Amino acid sequence: MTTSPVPGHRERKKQRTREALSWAALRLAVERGLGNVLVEDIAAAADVSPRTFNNYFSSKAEAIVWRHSDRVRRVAEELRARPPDEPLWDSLTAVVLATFGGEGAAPDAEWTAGVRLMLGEAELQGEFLRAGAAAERECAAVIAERTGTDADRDLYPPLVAAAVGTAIRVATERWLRADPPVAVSALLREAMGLLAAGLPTPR
Amino acid sequence: MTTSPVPGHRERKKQRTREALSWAALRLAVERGLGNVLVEDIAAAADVSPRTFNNYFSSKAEAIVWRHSDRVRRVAEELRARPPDEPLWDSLTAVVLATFGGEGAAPDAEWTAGVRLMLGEAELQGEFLRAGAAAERECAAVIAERTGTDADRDLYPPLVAAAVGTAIRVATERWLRADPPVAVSALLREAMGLLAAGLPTPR
DNA sequence: GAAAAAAATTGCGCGATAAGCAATATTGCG
DNA sequence: CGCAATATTGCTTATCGCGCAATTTTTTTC
Repeated sequence: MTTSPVPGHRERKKQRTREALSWAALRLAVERGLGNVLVEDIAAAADVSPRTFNNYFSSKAEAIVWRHSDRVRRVAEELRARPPDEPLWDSLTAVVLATFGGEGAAPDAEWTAGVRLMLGEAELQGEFLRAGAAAERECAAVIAERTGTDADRDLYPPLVAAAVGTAIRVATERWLRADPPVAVSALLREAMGLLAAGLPTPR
Repeated sequence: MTTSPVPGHRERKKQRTREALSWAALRLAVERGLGNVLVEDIAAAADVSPRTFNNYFSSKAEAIVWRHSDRVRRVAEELRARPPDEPLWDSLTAVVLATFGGEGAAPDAEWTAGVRLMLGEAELQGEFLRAGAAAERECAAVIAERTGTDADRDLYPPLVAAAVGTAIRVATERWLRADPPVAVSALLREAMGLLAAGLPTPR
């Protein structure tokens, strides 16, 4: 809790330029294609020097995926915020749906294209998956607390965290490919349900 | 079936240099640390020109992780080779144990250090995870065949494939951290069992 | 078995990147 | 207001990935 009470004016500014850089990186990559975007361009779009870009991100991929990283990073927090007496699987499903399950009326074409890009371009895939893996570690800790298990010694916490991450990923990929569009929330529910049921082989 | 009957002397040679490069890359990275290994060094160790390195691999990370990629790539094949009437989950467990479950008497310190490296260095993590994701796609196809589902339309095949990949990863990570060493096969069995049981919350 | 064809290796060079360092500008605090 | 902490920037360097064309090696064909 060393950085929570007041972000401070300075921190706010840093956060804003970070977001500007990440957003510019994603937008440009979607528009022109990843290969046609230079760090120079991203920096220019965010009104900072090229050198500054590398003060915030150590690679183009990291910048582009940052928004996603930021999103998944919060899953652990939201999980911690659920009522402690709620059954674990209910908490997990609720958090997953709240975080990734369809944003009401705005499917947000820009973001959709962004996710499609991250899953399509080889260089971004790795960074995308890393973001998930990092989030899993934090979730595992929360799950350990909730279930009275040990995140380091027991297999259960990291396995559940990883399985949930997997469900999100598979549902998202399927959603992007859905020819007659489907609600992502339905896919997420289905995936979570299958996991909780032990992935029984059909028929 | 255009490339199967006879690898051909040429293909064999290519495969050998590919392995030499990958092995050299991994060995050097383990010995000196990833940051202290130049493409030049790897090429020299494999007795080819630096330029040739990039004819085989498009990055250091790809070269280092290649052995792992190769290994997981075969999971789909081995799964296909199981008796078709065997229950799916039995097949999966058998294949996982056969491929990743302890190599008899040789824990192979070199390989262990390699995996530790891939999981530790940020640049390699992404490539490592990508390898798993690629393997999952192939496994999903086989699972679809086996269960009479559609790998594109149904959520089940990719979800099972991804979940198994997850089990392997979590078990492996846990195994590397095990202070009193544990048999990786035991961890794999436990992880697979938990998945098949629907990840029931303890107590 | 020698010449032609196909394919792989290599050298050269370019555009781009990520990071170290030191100077400068900005912001926060007393 | 002025000092101290921190962020931004320019410059420079080591490395990288790859396009291109020349050369060497392997395979095919006669």
